[in-house]
Amino acid sequence: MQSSPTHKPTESELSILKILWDKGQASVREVHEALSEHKISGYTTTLKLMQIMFEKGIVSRDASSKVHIYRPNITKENTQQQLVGKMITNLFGGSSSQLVLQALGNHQINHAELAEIEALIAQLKMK
Amino acid sequence: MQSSPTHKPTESELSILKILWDKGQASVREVHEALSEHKISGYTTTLKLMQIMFEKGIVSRDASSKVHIYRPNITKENTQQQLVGKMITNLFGGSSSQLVLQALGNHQINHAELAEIEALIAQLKMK
DNA sequence: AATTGCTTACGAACAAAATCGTATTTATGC
DNA sequence: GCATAAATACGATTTTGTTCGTAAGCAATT
Repeated sequence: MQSSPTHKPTESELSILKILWDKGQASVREVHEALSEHKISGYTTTLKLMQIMFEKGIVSRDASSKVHIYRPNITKENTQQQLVGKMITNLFGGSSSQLVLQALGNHQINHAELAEIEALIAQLKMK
Repeated sequence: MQSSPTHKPTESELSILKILWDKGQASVREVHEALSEHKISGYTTTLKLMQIMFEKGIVSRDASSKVHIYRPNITKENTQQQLVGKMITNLFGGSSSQLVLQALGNHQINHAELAEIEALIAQLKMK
């Protein structure tokens, strides 16, 4: 287990990370464009946020050409794990099964997905 | 389905709500005491936070005696559902099964809990 | 080389949340 | 009724996050 030097990303940072995870890497312009589908704010706002994320070490960037290219420094999987863990601790009294039951009970899941989950459970039971 | 007039609680508000959910109701003093086990901050900070929560309508209070007694206005279940839903949307691309798989894979779950989850899945499959 | 159009840099304003200090209220025991 | 102890009320400050305006750099086109 590794210590996580990752500050918890803010909401805005998370939405930027999502785009970077999706694209692998991107310029501020690309991120801003993608962001604009859901949210309205100026270009320099996105720029500033990404600069701050760079200072925090959340992303790195290639500044060798005029248009800087940003890449995420933390993986989606790690972040998911971190945030899910926090939610389990904070909201479900440390019981991950409670979270699972809540997610299963209140949200749409199709049969194929249920089967996938069952398969994982079967595997876990063998240990 | 009910509309949720609930502002998303902040971190601090959530930690206070946890205590209120646990105790059912409590004075500022009791909440502060419980809070102090994990966090260090002054009594008036807790007081102020709870007053703000009251203004927001997150909690109600009985002010008939000197010591005001606070109660949560939103249920733990509703809040869990709301926050889990948000996490699914924001972090798992809307796929609740992805969240479930992540939770199952990375966190400790014993056999009894697994069985409970399996039972729910079986039930869901019948629909 | 000047104009244009994009880019980054950066300070500043704004907003929301958290923290605390001090004043005021209130119940209780003397 | 007064002092005391503990509670609330509330303004002020600090911190963190978000937003934007403006300046400055740079490359391509004229």
